Amino acid sequence: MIDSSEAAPPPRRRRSDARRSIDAILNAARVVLGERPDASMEDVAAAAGVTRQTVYAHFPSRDALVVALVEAAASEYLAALDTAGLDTAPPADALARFLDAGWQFLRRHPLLLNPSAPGAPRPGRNALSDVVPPRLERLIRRGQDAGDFGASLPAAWLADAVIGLQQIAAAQVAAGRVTTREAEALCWESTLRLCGGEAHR
Amino acid sequence: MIDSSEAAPPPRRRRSDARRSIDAILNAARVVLGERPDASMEDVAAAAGVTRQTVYAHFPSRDALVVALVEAAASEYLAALDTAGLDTAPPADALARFLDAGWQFLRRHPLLLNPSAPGAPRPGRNALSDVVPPRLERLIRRGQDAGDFGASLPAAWLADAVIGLQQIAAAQVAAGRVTTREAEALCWESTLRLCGGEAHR
DNA sequence: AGCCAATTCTTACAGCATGTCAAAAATGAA
DNA sequence: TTCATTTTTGACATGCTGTAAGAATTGGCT
Repeated sequence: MIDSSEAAPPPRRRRSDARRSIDAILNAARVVLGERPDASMEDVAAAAGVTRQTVYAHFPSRDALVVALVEAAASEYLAALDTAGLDTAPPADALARFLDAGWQFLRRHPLLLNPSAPGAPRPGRNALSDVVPPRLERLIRRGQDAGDFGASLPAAWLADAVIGLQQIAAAQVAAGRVTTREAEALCWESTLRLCGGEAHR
Repeated sequence: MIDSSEAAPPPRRRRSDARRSIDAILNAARVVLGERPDASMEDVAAAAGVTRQTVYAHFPSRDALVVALVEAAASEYLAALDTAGLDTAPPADALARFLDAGWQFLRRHPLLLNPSAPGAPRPGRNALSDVVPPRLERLIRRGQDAGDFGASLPAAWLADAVIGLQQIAAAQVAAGRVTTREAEALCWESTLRLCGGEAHR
């Protein structure tokens, strides 16, 4: 029985200019859609130094482009998380490293904070929500088992809550209500409270 | 010097059928855009039993319609909060009532959980974010002054965090990961932890 | 260098949603 | 009944998405 649902097509060998175009398009989409989520395909193509049809040659639809963008972002995110050693550091440290990776990620991918207009990832399923929360969940569960975090709340919920809290904090920065530094501090303190780590002192 | 920026135009007397149309349109927009935020003006008009041009007769643009929708929602929200007696009940009770009002509001206005596609309120400024958080902030500040809540985090941040947390919990329900009942419990417990209310026992 | 296939560009087209306009038809209020 | 308001009908311009075909360019390979 073959996997008929989402079989990964054999990644055919592309020519160098094609790879260059794809890179330029994804990068332009990251920047342009990050600033203006309702930008047109023409805008993205222009920013990539390419024609609109070239974009369609690699991404069959606008949605497909955004999906690819989110998948690329998820890959970067995962790579950063892999480097952070979340499974070996003490839970509280690992939590701090997770948040650090998140801040860097959000600075590079403001698109995910701009859920307006066409060009935003569907909230339901995307590469990010499939792959990032489980990492944090595992980390939190480890902390709960070790007694560093409280265990009265399910780790899965805490993971989503912490990630959401960081996005809220980032939105506060984007709205100019607090500085980046303040947002990081508020987010960290709040996360500790949520997870029940070292209540005071 | 007259207020030239956002002077409220004198609400002229409309005919009964006009008021009926406006109501039908806003209601249809609430339902249709709540289910499918990318629905067309035609769809909204049809659901309201009205022609597309009639919609434009009352709302000059799609954005204007959404803004009016959010403003109407904010009015309802505020009315519910006014009825809840947030300023007189004990802080913890008042906090619970605030969240209750939020759950009812989110059930009636799922649009605000669907920040995708055109038809979502701009994250920056809308009637909701202007008027709801201050209410919660005042309530939290009162709880901090009374010693019911911890005071190490600013009330303004806690207010936004609590509201955001409830939206995250609602999104979990919409995603089918938890039931409504579970989400409410998780949100309440997390909110208490965030605000530092009765840590345990 | 020269060939070939892949890639890009140009031009063109169809479809759909938004927004605007004008005139006819219907309707509420007096 | 009369009259202004409102709704409807039909039409139009615009912008973005997505598709298509042929010409021009370019990278890889011998």
